[in-house]
Amino acid sequence: MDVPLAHLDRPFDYLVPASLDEQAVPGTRVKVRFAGQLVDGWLLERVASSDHPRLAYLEKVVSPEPVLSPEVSRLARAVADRYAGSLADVLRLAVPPRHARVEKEARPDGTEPSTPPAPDTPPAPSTPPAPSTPPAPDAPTAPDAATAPPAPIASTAPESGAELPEQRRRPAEPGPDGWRDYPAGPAYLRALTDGRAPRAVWSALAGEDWAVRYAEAVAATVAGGRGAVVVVADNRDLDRLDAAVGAALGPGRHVCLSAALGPARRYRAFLAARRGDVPVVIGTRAAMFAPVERLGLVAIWDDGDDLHAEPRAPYPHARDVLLTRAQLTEAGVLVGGYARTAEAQLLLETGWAREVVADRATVRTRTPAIAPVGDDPQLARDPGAATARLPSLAWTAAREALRADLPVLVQVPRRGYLPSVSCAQCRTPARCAHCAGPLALPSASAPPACRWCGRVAAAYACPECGGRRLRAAVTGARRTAEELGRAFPGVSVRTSGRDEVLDGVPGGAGLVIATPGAEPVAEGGYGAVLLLDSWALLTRADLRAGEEALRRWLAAAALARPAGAGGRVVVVADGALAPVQALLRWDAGWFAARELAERRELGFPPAVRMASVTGLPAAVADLLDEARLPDGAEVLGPVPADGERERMLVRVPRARAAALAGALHAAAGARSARKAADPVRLQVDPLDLF
DNA sequence: ATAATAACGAGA
DNA sequence: CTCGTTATTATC
Repeated sequence: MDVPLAHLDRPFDYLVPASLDEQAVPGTRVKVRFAGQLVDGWLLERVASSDHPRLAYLEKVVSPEPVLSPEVSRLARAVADRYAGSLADVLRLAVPPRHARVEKEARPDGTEPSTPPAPDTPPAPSTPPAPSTPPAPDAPTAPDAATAPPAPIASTAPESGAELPEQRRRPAEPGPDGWRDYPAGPAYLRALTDGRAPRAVWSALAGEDWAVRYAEAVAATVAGGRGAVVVVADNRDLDRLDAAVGAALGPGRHVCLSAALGPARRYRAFLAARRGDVPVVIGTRAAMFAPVERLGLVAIWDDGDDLHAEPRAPYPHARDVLLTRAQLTEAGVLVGGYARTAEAQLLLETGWAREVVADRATVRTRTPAIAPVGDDPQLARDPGAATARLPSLAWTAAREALRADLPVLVQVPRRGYLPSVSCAQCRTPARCAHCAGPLALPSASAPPACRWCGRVAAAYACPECGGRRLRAAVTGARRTAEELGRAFPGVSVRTSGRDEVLDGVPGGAGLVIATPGAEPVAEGGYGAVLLLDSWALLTRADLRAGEEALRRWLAAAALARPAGAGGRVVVVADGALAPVQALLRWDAGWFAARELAERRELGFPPAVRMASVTGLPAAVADLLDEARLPDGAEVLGPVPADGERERMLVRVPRARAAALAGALHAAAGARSARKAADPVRLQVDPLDLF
């Protein structure tokens, strides 16, 4: 039933009139009389009988096209359960709006769905009614995978680290060469082709052509007679993947699916997948629910990008939807990036997925020379440099690269990050002693207060160094571009940012100023990459500040030439900080393990499951009052949200995650049943916790 | 929204 | 105790 009310989030049974018997197949959109009015609905299943005493008849089958596949139907229910949401909400995300003209377009085999003239007998009560599947409660979702059997990547004999690059390039066995840089890679592809369900967390080498590697994994899956779904963060990544997959599979074997296509093209791509015309769907998060037959691989690139989080209720994250999907369909998994999220690390540490990484020797040959330079304004500035923003080492690296006729990339963070509060002396982020939430300064004079539980930390002392003074970081970044242009007169300067994103730049000398995520690829690689104003990234009031900083640095640094070919990276940040250390060593796994350990200690996701409840104070209190929260649930807050609204956080151990979502959804149902006026927003695993 | 059903209260 | 009226709640 396509109604937003939480207490109606269950199947309803209807009789199918004989006249609709042919068309009324599972997966079709239907219209039914409900509470006196016509509402849209989904035909989930046809069964022979119903417990309900007095059934109404199906009013209409909107279209005979069974747009909702059984697999996606089950997936949507599992996602709704995981995120304390309604099936209808998930289906709105999973099935694009119908486009009648596109639906009528000739199908490849020329068959138009026809409705044979059904004998219009008055529908007898014995006509098969259509009760739908009872919801399967607490289906284990992938990340809660304590119960999931590990599906090991086929065993690999680690290949000799002494192999020379020349030997590695030679295809000693069938399969794409690129994966041979990762000892477990070839076996992983083989498992995909063999119809198994290998699950990999992949850490890409610097300079790696990730799109081609993904295309190879997709091709390996297709070679074994199965399909694949690949999700990337934005359309720039999608274009790149599109080209690579097209080259690997040949024409007409895949479609792109993204919201940017517009309704008609989006529905056309969706139908091509649903009808089985293509085995592969790639796209942005709109593609995470794409119906693909005999799914053999779900893949996501750069799962730390916040674009993977769906902004519409129930706010599912593409990574978690895909992992749930893999779990339900026994498909293989590829979670890859230059960086690694704590969530991906958890998959490894629970044994749910296996690591695909290069050995250290290979990492060293591929990585540019990376050096930190302190960002203390008093130190490390070159008084002679044309810009005060550019430490001398960075300036030197840029100048030398330009002199060698190589392009230089400068990454500057966007402005607008909420600064959090850190120790003025040692810069350790200030945390609440009670719940470890972030401290903030409500005003210049007021004492710091926790953004989660609201407690005031009157006499704050830094646990690291005992310092009592706090500082907030504010960085203006845009000016850097102009300053750099002046610093290197005569050199072409391009910018790539929110308004205009460059895909690539030529190989010669030139300056490219880019915001994170908009860095163009340079032909042959950059001679130097400068990562500026890291302070703004690292002091963001965000649980993931360190992870996010490293993710952006690695993405930019990956575009530099290897050290052996003159590639250099200068990061303006304290070399002792963990994200900086991870960058210097090109070791995303080390950082992710550290990050996950820290979150375990502090009780942060993904080590625990969190949910937020947002709304007017009375409504939030009402919902939490109604909810039968599982044992061990910890309620934090309230903290002010926007306007009159406030936000509470509920924290439970991962083992209680399903119970928490169930309790919150049930409470929302109880409220909607009694027509509680003020809405509350439920978010499970919200990306921003502060 | 609206129809059922439960709850309630006044008058016989 | 019954009937008529009004809250409540489920909606196939």
